[in-house]
Amino acid sequence: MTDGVAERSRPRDRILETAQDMFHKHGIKGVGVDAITEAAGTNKMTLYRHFESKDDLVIECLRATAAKASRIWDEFEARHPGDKLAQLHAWVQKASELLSVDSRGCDMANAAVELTEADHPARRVIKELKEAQREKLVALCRDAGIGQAELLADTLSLLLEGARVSMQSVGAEGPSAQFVRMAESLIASFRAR
Amino acid sequence: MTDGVAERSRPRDRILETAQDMFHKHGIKGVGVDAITEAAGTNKMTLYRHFESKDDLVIECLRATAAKASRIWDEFEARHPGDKLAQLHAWVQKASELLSVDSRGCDMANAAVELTEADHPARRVIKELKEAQREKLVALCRDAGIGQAELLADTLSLLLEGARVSMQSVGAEGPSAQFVRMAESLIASFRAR
DNA sequence: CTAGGGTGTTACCGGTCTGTAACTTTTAGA
DNA sequence: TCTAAAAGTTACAGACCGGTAACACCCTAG
Repeated sequence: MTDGVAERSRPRDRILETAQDMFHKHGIKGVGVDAITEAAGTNKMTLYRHFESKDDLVIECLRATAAKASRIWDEFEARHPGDKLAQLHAWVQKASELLSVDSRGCDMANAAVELTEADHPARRVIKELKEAQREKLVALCRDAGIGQAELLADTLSLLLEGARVSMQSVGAEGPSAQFVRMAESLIASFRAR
Repeated sequence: MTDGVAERSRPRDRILETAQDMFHKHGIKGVGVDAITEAAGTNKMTLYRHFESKDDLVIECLRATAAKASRIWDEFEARHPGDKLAQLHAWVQKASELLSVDSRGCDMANAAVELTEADHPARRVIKELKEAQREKLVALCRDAGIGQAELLADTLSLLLEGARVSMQSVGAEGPSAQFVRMAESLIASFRAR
């Protein structure tokens, strides 16, 4: 029973990719290391040779997810070089695609919900990564010539965060279905000020 | 080691109240039935005489939480009888209080994040309760004389949902700090249309 | 006073979890 | 080809989990 993920790469990469996928689908506490290694076509000992602990694996998964997200921002720049406003619209578009394709929301937000201990090692990583994303969106809004860039960026952030969690409780036909309309009219109204 | 919750009520009530509190603070998968019954000053057998299973207890907790939230809506009506617009502002005010007092977000949304199995018995309850809350907010917006009541209600919903989950990943100084400003200017702009 | 329901106590079941030890097999590089 | 590192295998420890059985207790309604 070979698994679909990463047919023949190195065990560490397979584990990381499989863990990302399974944590995303079933939650962190909803999947054990045995299940991960089996799905990755390897075994528990190999996992613990590459990662100090399950928490360490979780952190590496979050970093990998953030790195993927970061690559999407590079796409925006590549597709609309210099045109920051077009990149902002691309961000909205990409966000809506995310909402229509996947219903399990943001891995970092979900992890923050699951890992309730205040001193959990993953929490500071989550905060760092989320703050970095915020900075990016603020910069994009500012460079797009919007006056209250921070406020627009934060509003868009909350809308998307809300949409991604709302999907998980009421589904895609709920409030999140209006995300694009909300975001675009927000941008328009901020530009008009 | 007596617990602070509900000194001497009936065991079922103590369990329900304690479970609500502990599920809220530590998550559903983060607390076991033994810990709940011990904190409630009773034992596991008594819990299972009143609740079919842990899942059943979770569902009852969610219903109880929703009932508490429902009582807040009665307060709005009592404090601003007939004045739906004032009640809408009161909703914003109450939401911001929630954000400043508690950093663990919405129990239903958190449960939806934690309970990933598509057929988990709690999921349909979560959906029902969330949809009922949505209906209430839509009705409030409509009765307050706002044209696109559904869109405003959904936007406010997503903003609050986003703020409550954002607090859990980046804290109260993040985007959620601007919630009131966002909500109020949204209401203003919808009223101006 | 007595009967019975609600409650408390203890022990247990089978399962799952993270993490490790000891050993064998495979793989890749010089 | 030889060697050394990486990976696989098996077994296990120790803890926790949800849930149940059997039995003792207490408190109140009749």
